[in-house]
Amino acid sequence: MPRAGLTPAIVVAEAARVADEQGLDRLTLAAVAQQLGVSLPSLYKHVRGLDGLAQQLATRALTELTERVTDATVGLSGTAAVRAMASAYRDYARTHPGSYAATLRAPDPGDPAHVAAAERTVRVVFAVLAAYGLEGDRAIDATRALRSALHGFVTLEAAHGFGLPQDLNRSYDLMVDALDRSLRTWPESWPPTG
Amino acid sequence: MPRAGLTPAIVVAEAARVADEQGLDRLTLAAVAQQLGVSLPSLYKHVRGLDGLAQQLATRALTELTERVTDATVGLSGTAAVRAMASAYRDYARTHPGSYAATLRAPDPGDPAHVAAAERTVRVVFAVLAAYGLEGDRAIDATRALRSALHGFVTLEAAHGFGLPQDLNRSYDLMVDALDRSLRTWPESWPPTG
DNA sequence: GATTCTGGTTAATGGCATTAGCTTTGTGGT
DNA sequence: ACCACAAAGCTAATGCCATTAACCAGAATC
Repeated sequence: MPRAGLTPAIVVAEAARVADEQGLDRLTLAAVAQQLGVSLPSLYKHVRGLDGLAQQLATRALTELTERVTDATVGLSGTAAVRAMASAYRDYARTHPGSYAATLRAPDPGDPAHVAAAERTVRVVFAVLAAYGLEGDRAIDATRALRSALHGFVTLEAAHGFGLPQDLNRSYDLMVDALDRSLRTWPESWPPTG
Repeated sequence: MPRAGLTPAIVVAEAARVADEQGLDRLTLAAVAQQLGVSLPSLYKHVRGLDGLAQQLATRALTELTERVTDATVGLSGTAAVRAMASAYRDYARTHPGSYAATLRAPDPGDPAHVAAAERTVRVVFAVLAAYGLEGDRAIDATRALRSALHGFVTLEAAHGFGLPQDLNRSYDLMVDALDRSLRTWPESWPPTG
């Protein structure tokens, strides 16, 4: 019996392929094992069951997404940075729908790599927001709004949740434009004092 | 053997309970059957398998959500209407997380009730946007932005996706405020003509 | 070269979904 | 009232998937 030479990374990479091609809900140990030409229980030598696999996929995907966003925004600031970030974000979600969906999983405090990736993500967004003069709690609020909008759009797009046939690119551009305007007019304090 | 007196509506209602209490991913025919005190295959007399059940749950949930939003915004316009809508939306998602998640499923064109619910939803949002002078394609773009932001926020909240401990209510209020500002300054045409 | 660890195997168990086929209960027509 | 039939339940059978246990071969280490 020849060895297959698997590693956790290889298994997770294959899981990403399966999830991206068939959807995260169709990610199954059986499918991954078959793709790797190995029996299903063999995967347990590298991964803690289906749940552990999903967890590691989340880490991998978040790392990848953050990388793309970071690369896209480097050297930019303000409107250009927000546009580039939004574009990279949506692009990743569209090209890696399963991985992106895996990202949603709350970071496992026991997985340092996942926590690190999450922190890196926050750092990038904060860097972009700094150009708008947003810091501290204001930056946190703004980050949440920004992330909500981007995440909501790409999720709905992936789920074919936008019924009408109008151009989605245009809608996305307009939303990003609206976010930019919002950030420029972000309140100094809340609730408004006057 | 006494009859259980089930109907599709009863089965779907029980499915909503299960999904809301345990999460949509844990919605299972076995759980529903057990709750109803009936054998699993009996459900097939009322529902087209797990997939059909999820489909009907989607319809039910979307109808319910639209109802809440409609009731909340009736008689209001502009900022007040947007705030009320956002509040009702988030409230539904928080109190019925499983049902809300089911809502994501793309409307089945073969299910008139689902299509009707989706249309009603659009109508409500359009009515709110009309107060901002948004109509036609501009209303479609704005609806998508609005929906993306609300959906993204409540989804991330439900998934515990916001890592930091800062007040989520405040962040939501600020986001809704930002949406309101965006709608007031929505461009007349796109791309901007300089 | 013997030992030991590791990455693979097959076998067994259990949950869930689905289909088929049977039985009982209501109900409607006569 | 009675008979027939449709509808609503049931059990049994099948199959997929996840998980665990027990086993075996190959690689590395001493």
